[in-house]
Amino acid sequence: MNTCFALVDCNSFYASCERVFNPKLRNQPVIVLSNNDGVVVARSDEAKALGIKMGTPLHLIKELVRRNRVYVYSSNYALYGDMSNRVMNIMTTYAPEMEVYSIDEAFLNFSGVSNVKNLAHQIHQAILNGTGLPVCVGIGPTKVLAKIANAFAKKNKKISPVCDLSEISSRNTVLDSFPIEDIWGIGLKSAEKLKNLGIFTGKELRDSDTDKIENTLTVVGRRIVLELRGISCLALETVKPDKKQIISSRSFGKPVYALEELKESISSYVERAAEKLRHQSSVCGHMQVFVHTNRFKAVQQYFNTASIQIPTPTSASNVLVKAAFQGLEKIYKEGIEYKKSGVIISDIGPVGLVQLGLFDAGKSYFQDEKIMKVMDKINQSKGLSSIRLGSSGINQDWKLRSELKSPHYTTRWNDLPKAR
DNA sequence: TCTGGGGTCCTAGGACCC
DNA sequence: TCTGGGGTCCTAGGACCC
Repeated sequence: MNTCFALVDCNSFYASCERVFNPKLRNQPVIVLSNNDGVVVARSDEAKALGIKMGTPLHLIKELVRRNRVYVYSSNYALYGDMSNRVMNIMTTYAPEMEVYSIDEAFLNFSGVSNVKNLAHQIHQAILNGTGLPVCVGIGPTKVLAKIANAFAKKNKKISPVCDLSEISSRNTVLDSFPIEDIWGIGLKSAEKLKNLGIFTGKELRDSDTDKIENTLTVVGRRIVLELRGISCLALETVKPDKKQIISSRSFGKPVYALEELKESISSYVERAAEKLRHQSSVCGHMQVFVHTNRFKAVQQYFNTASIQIPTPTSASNVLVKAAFQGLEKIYKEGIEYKKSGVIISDIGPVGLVQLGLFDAGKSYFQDEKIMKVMDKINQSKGLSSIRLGSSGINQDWKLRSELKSPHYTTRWNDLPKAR
């Protein structure tokens, strides 16, 4: 049977989420900012039309924003995460196999479906009716082609939110005008290399010699060429594999100098990472702690990372915090203006395989485990970070800015929208 | 005042072993 | 006198994605 994938992707997801609960934003330019209210991470069509680019620092477009009355929001991940779940739930009712690819998009297995276009339109309508969010659907025999179809649908969504590239004839037209840098998996560097070879469009890449492309872009490039030809190399990943690495880091809302404040930040990041680790029933054997200065600021620069081996792999926050502090103390330098800190945990494995070290008091290991279970339970029912380690601090003055956040419409009773 | 955060995969090169 | 070569594992770094 021929493979067929559909890629369903929400349009301007974060901005659209804000719009669902705030009708005055309709047809208005809306942008959503990254953590710390730093750069633009989502834009409504109206904001795109004003020339606001992805990743632009807010302070560079202050005047443009004011002049055009652009609505500006801090990111509200509780809201977006919840809306994402709703969208995904609707999709599962239309396709037996789904890969949730990111917060706002999923691949569906359409192989064997008789009228793919019709089904795609149904999904589009169901999501719009069920959540108020607009989506576009791209269809193709491979994931790369489904991605391209989706991009094409987005560009022409006024005509139709669905683009079907199942037929080779339709592919020729679209690929001929499709720039290589917009192909999934081809980034800035790879595009540059391809252009040096005289390859500029999707069609030119598809018709290139695979060996030649592999020489320049490794096997990743070969796969893309094959996918463009309609030969499926990238399978649908229906079960989320366990994470192999968990990163938790943030920029500070104000300059930080003191070791004590860095410790608070690191402690709370470790808590967050450990929570994720426990959520997938894993333990970790390695951790990296890093700190660095603001590279855009004319201050003495300092970047450093400490690497810490965890003798008995664990997911206990208190144990990991202790280890992280040891690392932090090794790399901390006085008199530095720190901008960001973080932890990366790796060497992740299932909890059942832990070998207790010869000198481990097995007792404390199991005790920690019990305490963590209780903590997770409380945080789950009472809300994130209701209970946390004392080492994470109380005031957390270093915390990031988030001044323009919309209410938690769907996840907090007090923030429920009111109908008048 | 002011520039995000969290992931994956692939490769090259070093360490180590026999 | 002559000082190999192949395999594996690990890690850092690059590139990419949303």
